[in-house]
Amino acid sequence: MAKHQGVSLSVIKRLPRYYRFLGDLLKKDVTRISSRELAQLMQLTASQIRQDLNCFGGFGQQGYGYNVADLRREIGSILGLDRNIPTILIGVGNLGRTIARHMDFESSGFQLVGLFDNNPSVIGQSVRGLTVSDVAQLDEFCHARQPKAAILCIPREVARATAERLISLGVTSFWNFSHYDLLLDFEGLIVENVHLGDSLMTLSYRIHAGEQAKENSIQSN
Amino acid sequence: MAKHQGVSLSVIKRLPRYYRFLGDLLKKDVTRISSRELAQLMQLTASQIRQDLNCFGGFGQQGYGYNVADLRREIGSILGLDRNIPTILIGVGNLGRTIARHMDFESSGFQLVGLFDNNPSVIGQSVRGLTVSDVAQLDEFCHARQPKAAILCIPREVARATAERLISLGVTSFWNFSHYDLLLDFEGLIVENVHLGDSLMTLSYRIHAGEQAKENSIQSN
DNA sequence: TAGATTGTTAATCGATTAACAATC
DNA sequence: TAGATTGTTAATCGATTAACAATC
Repeated sequence: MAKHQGVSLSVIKRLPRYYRFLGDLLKKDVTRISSRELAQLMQLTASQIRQDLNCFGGFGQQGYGYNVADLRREIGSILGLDRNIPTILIGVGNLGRTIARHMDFESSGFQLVGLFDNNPSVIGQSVRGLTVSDVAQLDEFCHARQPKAAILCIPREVARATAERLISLGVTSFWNFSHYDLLLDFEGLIVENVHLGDSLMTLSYRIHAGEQAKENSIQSN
Repeated sequence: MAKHQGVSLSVIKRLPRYYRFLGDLLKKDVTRISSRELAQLMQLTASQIRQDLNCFGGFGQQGYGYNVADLRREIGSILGLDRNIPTILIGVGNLGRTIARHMDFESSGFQLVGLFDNNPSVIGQSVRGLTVSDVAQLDEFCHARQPKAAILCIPREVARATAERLISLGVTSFWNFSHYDLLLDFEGLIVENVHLGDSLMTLSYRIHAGEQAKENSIQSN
């Protein structure tokens, strides 16, 4: 415990993937696995897996490998999935509604406690058992319920102002879908930007590059 | 041109972000920008920006900087945004419908040409001007329209089999939302996995780690 | 010309991989 | 004990940063 301090972001970004693969193994009733086997499965090196896991502690056993269930539980605990961070979602349009319905917040360490929008035709609707409130009620709600995290599914134009308002209401973490890079300098502020558009453009590049490589290889014959 | 061969993935992943920031500058009628100014804006180093851009060619001018409009156009062209890769989407549930409606395919190098589902209550619906077809018609459709890319918004259990079927029908690129890591070894296959759940878990970790760091710093006082 | 800023090379830093002693 | 596989250190690789000559 407490070994995980200053672990590099690249390692952290791999943890959920380990967690998923271990979950799959568990479903297949695999009880133990070696770093070599897991590496083959995940297309990583065994060294990297052992290195990654040892950032947090010695979860394996020499000569045996790793116990799948134990390792998964440990990683889940490191990720903090066993908590219920009170979380609100702002912007219940297409995307916001889908995120609210689709994500498994409970098993990811979050609890969705409020939905907000400024569109009168959306306010009052029920999504995932929550009634959409007017953003005008945000101050009141935050004082009462103290949400720590907010999911932003709002237009880019209002992202910054909304984030600043939420920060002033005690929200410290953002899951940001707003096509705008929240680069705010607040002590302790945590932002995960999700840029689906960037991902799509990267795919475009790679298709493009792949075709060029093919052309080049044909030319070089 | 054709300078971009074997450019590292980390550089490529930054290109869409450059593209977005340059778009913002353009809207503000900024015509020129130096690497130093852009670095400050994007929270990068000027060195990195110059290094990144020089993977593809000398877009700047000594003593002047970069022309915003020109640079943006160049990056768009490198990303291949000026194309129309025929693309289909499989799985028009909550997520699939939102992706179909929400993404700006046209300005990302793609053209959405077909939607497919196996749910009778969804088949026949119209989304983004396209009628949802039965997945049973996939073979026929692919032979006729030759889609090159597919967006997978299907349950993880059927992801692999569906991908293999699509590959056999000539689809070579996947934008995969299915919570399953497509790790297939086909020559020229390109996959972008989007794991929203991983992103959420990473946020959970960072909140957790941030709190621990705070506790530690209090202890150390 | 002088000032500014790029393109590019060299230095540094960090992350991945390899190797192996420790140990189950 | 012998075999297997970890935890951990050392070597390698790649990416970022710094520096500066080239040049607008």
